[in-house]
Amino acid sequence: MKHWLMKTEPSTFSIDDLERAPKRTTHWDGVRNYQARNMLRDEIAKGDRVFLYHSSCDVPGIVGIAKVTREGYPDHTQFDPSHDHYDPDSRREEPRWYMVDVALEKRFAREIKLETLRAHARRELDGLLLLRAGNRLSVMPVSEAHWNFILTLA
DNA sequence: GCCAACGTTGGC
DNA sequence: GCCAACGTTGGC
Repeated sequence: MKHWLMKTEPSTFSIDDLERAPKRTTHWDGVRNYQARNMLRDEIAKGDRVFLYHSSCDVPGIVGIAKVTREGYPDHTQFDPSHDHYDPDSRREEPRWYMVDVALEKRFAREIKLETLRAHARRELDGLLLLRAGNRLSVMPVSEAHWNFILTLA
């Protein structure tokens, strides 16, 4: 089983929204980056666990854990001209963008702030992609060692 | 294939 | 609102 981290802007879709969703499940649509797409399409497996991360907000950080309930399949919003994430160059026969389904598994009593993660950047969390300068990936792998250490911070 | 211009992300 | 980082686009 692999571990991942996915970012979301809480003003668009937050862990509260996921908690309120039917079966606490959602499709993780809107990823429009090829590197992240490849992970969604090819690498993320059913049963994998995912840290949910709130970005572009007052207190960025990891807010909970979700479980992958469906593996990569085409993101339908790419074909919808009325949607923000519409991609006029993507064809149905050869979809460009993919998504997975995730279900909320655990909500942390307190979020693990980015600030807290950074405090361990040169030690236990050395190499964590989230902490790399200029990191813009919205989906990224988390090593088992990093995952386990982050759990101790929760 | 190079690279400048441009757009987006995301912390601060 | 600023700005650094960096992916994408498009002219050549």
